[in-house]
Amino acid sequence: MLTKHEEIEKFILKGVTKGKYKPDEKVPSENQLAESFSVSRMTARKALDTLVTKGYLYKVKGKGTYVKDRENRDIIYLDEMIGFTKRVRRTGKTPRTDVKAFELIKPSEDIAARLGITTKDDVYYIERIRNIDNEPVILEVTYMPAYISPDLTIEHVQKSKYDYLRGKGHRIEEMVKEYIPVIPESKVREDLSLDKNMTVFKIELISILEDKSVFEYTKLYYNQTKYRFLQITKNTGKSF
Amino acid sequence: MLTKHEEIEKFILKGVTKGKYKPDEKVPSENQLAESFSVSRMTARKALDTLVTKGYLYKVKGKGTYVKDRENRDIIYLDEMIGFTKRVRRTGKTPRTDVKAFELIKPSEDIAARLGITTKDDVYYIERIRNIDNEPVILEVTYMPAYISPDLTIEHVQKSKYDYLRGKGHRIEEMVKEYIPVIPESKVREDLSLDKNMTVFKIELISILEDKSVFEYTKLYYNQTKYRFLQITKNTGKSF
DNA sequence: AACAGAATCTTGTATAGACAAGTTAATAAA
DNA sequence: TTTATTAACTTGTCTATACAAGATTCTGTT
Repeated sequence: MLTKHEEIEKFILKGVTKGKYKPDEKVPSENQLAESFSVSRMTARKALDTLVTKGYLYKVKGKGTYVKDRENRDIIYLDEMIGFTKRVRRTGKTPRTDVKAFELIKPSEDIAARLGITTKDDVYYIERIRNIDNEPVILEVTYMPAYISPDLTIEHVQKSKYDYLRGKGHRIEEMVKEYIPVIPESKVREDLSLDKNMTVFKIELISILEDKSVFEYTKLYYNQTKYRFLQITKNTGKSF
Repeated sequence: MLTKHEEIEKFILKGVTKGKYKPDEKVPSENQLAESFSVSRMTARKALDTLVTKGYLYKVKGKGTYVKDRENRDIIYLDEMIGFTKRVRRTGKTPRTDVKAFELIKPSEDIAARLGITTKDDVYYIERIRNIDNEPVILEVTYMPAYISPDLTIEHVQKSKYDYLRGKGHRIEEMVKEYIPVIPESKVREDLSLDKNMTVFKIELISILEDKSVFEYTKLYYNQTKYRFLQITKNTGKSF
């Protein structure tokens, strides 16, 4: 037995998947749903809110509730080590990087531990927003020990961190990534202009150099309605 | 400027992260919060519901709201091809597999397309719940073309699909996986005894044999409060 | 025709209450 | 003492209302 808001949720979801409501088109307003289902506005609202959380709808205050465009998502291959710019260009779209922060700070205990340094060492704090066709899709928050990159400038960061690293004669030996679905805090939400309670795909990574020192600790927030994350594993004979 | 329910959310979250409320302990009830913050119960409730969605709390009807134990999560390495049973045993815990469904069905168009067969071909439909120490942690839904595995029995499925496959002289050549954070439908939620609106980590995979035929299409739902998903990438010299 | 203001939509937040249903603890009856 | 009942507490669903604030449309004035 479904509750009333589940009933409405099912109705709207059906309309979205069956194509009755098309991407970036409006679904019925909260008041319209309340009337046609003979429920209070709050009950209709709960149904829509759930579908926003699930990533099917988005709301615009004063305007209405719209269907999220889940088609045309770009694909990210987890094993492919390719930079953002190159990957976007490959799809024929236009990439842009906005550097939102570039500062020298003292790290917190947590950050220092991850970087293998002390809280008295200097750390670059870098925030970048990656855009595709002027739309923000990835927020990147990076901590880099300053002793490895003493002459790092904002110009380097506007381009590629890894190009800079190569220029210094360094080489990343290993990357450890963790994949975490999270509901982001308001800062992330604003930077990626996401709806409240929308799940994002967070990747936390640590890059390690040849001498086992940590080059960076980076948190990446992907707008998951813009991306699909694939992994192709070939059988090397070890298992299965 | 935070709203009232955000204020309460912040208060509780602080209590959880600072250790004021410990794993599997109760946080204040909705009515208690409503009174101490001078808000209505619904506002206090909204704060708790958000923290349930974010994976910090869980609710038990009639009892209360509790702190979710996020420590002691097992680690899954994305590149490691190891079976569930072996992986659990390695941690000293006890694995168990419950076969919830084992049927011969005709596939839907979508499933048939993924398996590279027609809707008239027979398909095994298999549902398994993987338990660690009697706690359900993974739900697995598998579709397998019957022509590849004509003599498959429930006994095979209670053990390992891949052992069976090896016994038939077959070999999985390639696996294509997609990683998707989703808020699960009620069936998944019940099987994994998850809270409403809790995000789960879904993995959709297709296993391909040497002759390019599709051996299986499987959907895996991981209780993400029980797992961490890591990937370690060594630099092979191709990129970075 | 152009502009300003009002009316009317929309979503966002919050209230105060009601009843259902599951759990626990206190109470009364055997 | 044991058992059965009741009361009190919890979360779950839902109502009807109010006001705020953003977006749009209509309307009357200039």
